Amino acid sequence: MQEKFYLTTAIDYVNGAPHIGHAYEKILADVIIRHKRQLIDNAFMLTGTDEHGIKIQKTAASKGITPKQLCDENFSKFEQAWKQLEISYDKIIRTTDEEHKKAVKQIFKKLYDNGDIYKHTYTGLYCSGCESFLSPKDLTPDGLCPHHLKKPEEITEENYFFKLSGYKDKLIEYIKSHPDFIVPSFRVNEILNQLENIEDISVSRTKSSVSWAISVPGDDSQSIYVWIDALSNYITAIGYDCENPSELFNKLWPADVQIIGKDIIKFHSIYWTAILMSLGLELPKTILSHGWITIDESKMSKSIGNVISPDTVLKAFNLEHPDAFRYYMASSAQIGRDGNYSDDDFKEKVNADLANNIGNLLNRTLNMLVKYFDGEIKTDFITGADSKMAVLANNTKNLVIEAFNKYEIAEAANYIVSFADSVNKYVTERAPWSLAKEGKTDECAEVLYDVLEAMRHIAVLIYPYCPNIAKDILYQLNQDADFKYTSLIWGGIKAGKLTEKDKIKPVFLRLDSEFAADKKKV
RNA sequence: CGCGGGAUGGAGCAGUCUGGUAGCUCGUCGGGCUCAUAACCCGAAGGUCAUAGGUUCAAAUCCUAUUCCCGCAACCA
Repeated sequence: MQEKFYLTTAIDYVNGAPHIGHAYEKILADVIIRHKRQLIDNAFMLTGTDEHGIKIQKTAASKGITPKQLCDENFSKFEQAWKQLEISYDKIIRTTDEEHKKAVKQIFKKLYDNGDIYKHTYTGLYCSGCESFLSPKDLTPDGLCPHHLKKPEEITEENYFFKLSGYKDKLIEYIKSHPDFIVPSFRVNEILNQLENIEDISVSRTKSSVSWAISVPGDDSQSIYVWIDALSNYITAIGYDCENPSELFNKLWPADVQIIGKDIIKFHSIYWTAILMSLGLELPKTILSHGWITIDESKMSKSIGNVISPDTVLKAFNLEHPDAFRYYMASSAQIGRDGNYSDDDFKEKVNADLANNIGNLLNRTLNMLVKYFDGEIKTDFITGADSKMAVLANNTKNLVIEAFNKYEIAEAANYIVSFADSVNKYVTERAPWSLAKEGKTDECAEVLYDVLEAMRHIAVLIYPYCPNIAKDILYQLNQDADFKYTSLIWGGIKAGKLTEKDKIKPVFLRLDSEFAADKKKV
């Protein structure tokens, strides 16, 4: 068994409020880390916010507040959203944290001392509207900036550059020899293509153009640009220090998986990887890139006005916990491909899987246990590990672990739901209500025990997606809230009083059901 | 000819590598059950597997051409 697991997410740019796309990534990350914690003790999840740069400087100025105030304001929105979604990160880093800034300077200096950062004067076409340099191929046929339709000026600026070109061959070699490095694999070719034409990247801006940034050590006229500032968070957050790294760093690095959006694969698989090589650090095992969430099949964008926040969804359906939303986000799209959000899909998916399939299964079984056995399990009800359900439960557990190892989060959820599906069929097949009527009490009891144990397994397996529902299932089964995989041994439910009529209630109500509607009125 | 992915019943997808009765989820319709959250179970309808050729005893699957969609190349999570 692995002894540690270190997961990172992209850090979010706090120029605005979190939306469903930010939430998607954090949910995927949280589902993975919760699963790992079921297996090992030392699983660590890092998330954070990216807080420097010209855009924040500008937005703050337009609001008449300081950049720091803007960051604080938006940071707390992200923090709040993650709390609402029950994202169980171990640490949230802000790039404005003092320790981070200090470590970034140190990293910059080390790269410089290694000879990988050099000063270079270059001349480019600068658009004052974009506040950035444009490449000639970006321009309109008339030579204008496509966004501002202004003629860019030719400007000469002196900046620091990182010698990315020097790592080209090593990067190609590494990517080719490590098939698990870039997931999904269909991105590998894209990256290799990009590497063919790789050039050195500028890693600083003049202080006069970007002041809201970390200064280049020993050169206050220059600000460290996003690459070294933001990407370094993955190591600074856990105490990286060039001379004397923390115990935590030594324990956790290299990262086991770094989860990012498909837009920033290049920066992680090329820029970040090269920086790590220069620092002489090990490389992350996997860079996992996910797709976008579209809304009703169209891209989320401010101009279309279809940007929705996770809070909107939770409120719209009057959800008391985030489980349904988490489940939908994590299970409806394959990682790497774009997913879609629509109210109808959401309702359909969670009703089918969480209410009809899993929730109802628990409900019908507990009711029978009360009706036929006064809610009590007797010793001779308990079935062995050779029972059909026990075997199926064990197979499902193995499939789920395998799927998670390949970061196939949606598939893992499917295995769990299919298991519940089989259990529902089993109930119909054995018809415990008929057995009870025919006086076949023992057989009836065994069937119910099989189903209840299956339910206990389902609770543990579904926990990473739906922690609240999982807890409720175990509660109604009168079991301790133990979600470790070590608890997945057949026979966990012992003899004794399990439940009574008043304790039984649906763990997840169908959305738009009469019940749910009643609840809304309260 | 820049590189790559895709086109499968109403919707979303698997199957294509290793040719051989076209499968899953949701929806629709019919039936069953009555323990349960209008739930659960069974069955049915619905597809010439983008188009046109080719290879083969046999093609969704292999080959060629064409059409359409998408990703990357470009600091959108």
